[in-house]
Amino acid sequence: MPGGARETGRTVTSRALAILGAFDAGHPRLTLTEIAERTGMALSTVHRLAGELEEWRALRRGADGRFQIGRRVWELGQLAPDPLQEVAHPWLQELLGGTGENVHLAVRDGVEVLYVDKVYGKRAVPIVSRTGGRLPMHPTGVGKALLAFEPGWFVRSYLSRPLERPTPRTITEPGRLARELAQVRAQGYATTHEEMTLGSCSAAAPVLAGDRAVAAVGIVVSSWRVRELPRLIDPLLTVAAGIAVDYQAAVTGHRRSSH
Amino acid sequence: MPGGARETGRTVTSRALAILGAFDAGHPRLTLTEIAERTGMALSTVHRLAGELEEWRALRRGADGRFQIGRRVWELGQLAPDPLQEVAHPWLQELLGGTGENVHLAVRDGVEVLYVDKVYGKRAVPIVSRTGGRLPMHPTGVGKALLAFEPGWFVRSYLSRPLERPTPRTITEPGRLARELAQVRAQGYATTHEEMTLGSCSAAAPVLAGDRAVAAVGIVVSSWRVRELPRLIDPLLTVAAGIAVDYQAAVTGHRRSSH
DNA sequence: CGCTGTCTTCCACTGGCTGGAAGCCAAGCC
DNA sequence: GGCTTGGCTTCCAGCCAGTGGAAGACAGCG
Repeated sequence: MPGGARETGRTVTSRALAILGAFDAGHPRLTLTEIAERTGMALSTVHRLAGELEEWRALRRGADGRFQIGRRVWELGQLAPDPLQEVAHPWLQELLGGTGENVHLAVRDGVEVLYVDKVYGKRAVPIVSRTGGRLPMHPTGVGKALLAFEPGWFVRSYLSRPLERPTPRTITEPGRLARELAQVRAQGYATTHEEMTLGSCSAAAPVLAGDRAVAAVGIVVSSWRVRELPRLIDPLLTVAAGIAVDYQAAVTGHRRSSH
Repeated sequence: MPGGARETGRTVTSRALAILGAFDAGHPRLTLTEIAERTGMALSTVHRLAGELEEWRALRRGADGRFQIGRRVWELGQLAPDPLQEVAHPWLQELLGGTGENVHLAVRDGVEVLYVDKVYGKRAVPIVSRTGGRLPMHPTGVGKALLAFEPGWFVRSYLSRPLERPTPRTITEPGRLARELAQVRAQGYATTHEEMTLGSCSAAAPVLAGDRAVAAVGIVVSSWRVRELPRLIDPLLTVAAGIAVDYQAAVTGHRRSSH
């Protein structure tokens, strides 16, 4: 009975979006069959919809037949308005200029940090964060800086879950983490020591709007240069404060035009 | 006759994509009615589809009811693989470090340049290029650098159209432009003098892979500092060459993993 | 209060969507 | 060569999700 076994209750749009959603940082390239598996849709359905998405350049098909996200999606995504990233970028440059290390900007999204910008020079060590990438909050500098300025109920809820442990040095004990967050709040910045990646340390400062952190600036250095970290704190705090001021001005100042 | 006047021949997917496609650099925020007008679809149809897109966070609805591209699209777009941008970024930093001016990377897309990366410090003058933005080729430095290394038939076809003229200094005469492209090819870089924006000059160099330009690096300075431009040529060429080498290594070297 | 522009909800009709099945094609194996 | 496997493409009968006109809700304004 062709077509008779249609799974009801799913819209066409949701299916098309499900195909796009099948791609993530861990699966940036997928075969038709893989997409069908990941979405639970029939192969022929995926074939037709993916073909349409490809035609619109939302997907691109490589020589090996695998699909990947197309440039048009990237282009569209650049229209997602983010006044924060815009005002922060030159400040990140400033910070990079003095150090040559990785500098990045992140916001909280759910219980993870989402990296919205990253600048790096040729001398910088490779790090795991990636623009558009996500990481848990407790092992990252920006994550701790953000978490420290979240309301109590959020922090308690965060700490009540079992916490990932990417390295042996990751702090996962709720009590110890809570004490550290209090310290972050008191001193205005957070540090990490190989808690996300062995070989890398970091410092991060929140971008405050009132008593809430709207973002965090982080800087990463390799572990053997951990002694230089203290000297980076002052510039880091200056930059975070500068972004906060510019951001306030940007959101309260001019209205974004619609045309 | 409800539903009877359905416009045939359009798939649901194409309608959903049309809604996304209604947003562009000139129209980043749209009301429901505007989307309906721009796509030629019925208001109620747009209402339902846009609602679904919003639920998936492909769209975001502001307090004023206007829609805009959602963060999820931005995030997805970051998965669009671009080894070029990745290897080029630290080189752009290098160039910015020495100058403090706007530095950007562009590729050709159709008959336009598409800006794929841009770095700028706090001292840089505001310029029209925008990551994800497009501009015509003949009035921009990166555009001329790219056009000069296109095959003859492409250049002839480009020159045979009527060319936009954003400023009085834009070169639109086919003959003069062709001569300039020959010079660009000979000297290995292009310059502009207020051809896109009054008050800004630029220099740009192609990133060559064999005899084809896969991208171009550009640097923009304000007109009153045009005398400094010649001193930027050497660093610019160095960076363009460096990107070319790293890019070759990246595409021929390691295969991108699928998992 | 009526007018206007924008958005939301409703619903009868129907054509685009679905997914099983069969066919295609290249690679690997005997 | 023949057979098998895996991934992709095409086909099509049946039917339900999608459509869009219409009516209603809502806010702003003079």
